[in-house]
Amino acid sequence: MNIGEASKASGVSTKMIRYYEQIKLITPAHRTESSYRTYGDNDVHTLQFIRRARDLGFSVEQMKTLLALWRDRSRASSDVKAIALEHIAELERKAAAIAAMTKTLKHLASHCHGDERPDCPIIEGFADTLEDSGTGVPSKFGLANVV
Amino acid sequence: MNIGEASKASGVSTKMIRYYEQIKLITPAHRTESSYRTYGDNDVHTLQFIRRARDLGFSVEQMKTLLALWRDRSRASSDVKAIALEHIAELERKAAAIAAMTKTLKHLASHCHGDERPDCPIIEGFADTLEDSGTGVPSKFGLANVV
DNA sequence: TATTGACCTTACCATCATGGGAAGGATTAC
DNA sequence: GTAATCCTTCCCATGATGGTAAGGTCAATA
Repeated sequence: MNIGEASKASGVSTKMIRYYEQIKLITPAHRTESSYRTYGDNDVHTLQFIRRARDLGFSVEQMKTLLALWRDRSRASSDVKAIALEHIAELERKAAAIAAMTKTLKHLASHCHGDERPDCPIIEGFADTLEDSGTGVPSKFGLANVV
Repeated sequence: MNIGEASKASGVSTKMIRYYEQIKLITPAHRTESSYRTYGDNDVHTLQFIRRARDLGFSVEQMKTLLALWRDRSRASSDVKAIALEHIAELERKAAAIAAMTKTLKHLASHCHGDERPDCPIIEGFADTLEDSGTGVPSKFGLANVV
C-alpha cells in the first residue's frame, strides 16, 4: 500500500512517516519503480506501535530503544519495565510542576475580584514576590522548562 | 548595570534578555557609547515580572498581554483574571493528559514481571490495542501533542 | 486518448523558547 | 600592560510537527 493508506491504517501522518524514516526510527520503505514508498502489514504494525508509544508520551529516542526491545525476543522484561518506570517518573515530575503552577495561579485568581476595578492580586503577584509553590524544584531552574 | 548583572538580579539569562528585546517583549535597552546594554531598577523589575510569569507557564504571547495589562493602570481586573483562568484551564488539560498516560503506563507496568524473562505486557500493550485511557480526547489527536 | 483530480516525490521554511559557540571589541583588575 | 572577564552580533541546534511549492505518477472519466 502507498504511504497515504499506511498513514490512515496506522494513525501516523505521512509527514511523520517520512520523518521517522529519515531519522532512522524505521527502516526505509520499499519503493516502486516510480519511487513511491510501499508498505506491508508488518510496516503498518510497526507504525501502530510507534503511534501508541507516542500517545503515551515517549520521545523518539525512547521509541528507538522500545522498538529494538520489541524486536529482540530474548530481552528481559526488566529492560522494558525500566524504561517504562523511568518515563512514569518523568511524567509525574511534569505533573507536579503543573500542579504547582496551577495551585499558585488559583490562589492568586481566587483573590482577584474579576470586575471592572483595576486592582488585581494576580498581576501584583507577578510584580512582587511569589510564595514558594512547593515543588522542591530549585527556583533558579524555574518551572516552565520542566514542563 | 550591564546585562550580566541584570540577568543575575532578575533570574533571566542574558540570552533570553536579548531574545525578549528582539521579539519586542521588552523595549530596547539603553546603550553605552560602546554599545553595551544598560539596565535600571525598573528594567530589572520588568524582567522579574517576566521571570515569574514564565515560571507559571505563560507563553511569550500571553506575557505580552500581561505586561501591557500590568502597565495599564486603568484596565479591569477581569481582563487579567480571564487570562489567568484560561491558562489554568490549559494547565489542567495538560495535567489530565499526563494523568491518563501515567495511568495506562502504570497499569501495564504493574503486570510486567520485570525479571529476566522476555514476556512483557508493556511492550505487548504497545503492539496490540491499548484500552482507552479515559481522557475523552479523541484518539486521532493522540495525547503527546497535548503535552 | 486526453484530461482531470488525487495521489506521490523532494526540498525548504516555520514553530517555540532556549542554549551553544565563534569572532571580535570593551572593560576591569592586578 | 596584560590577562581575565565581560560585552557585542551572528549563526546553528534542539524536538516533533505542520505548511507549502514545484513537479512527477496513476487511475478514472469524458
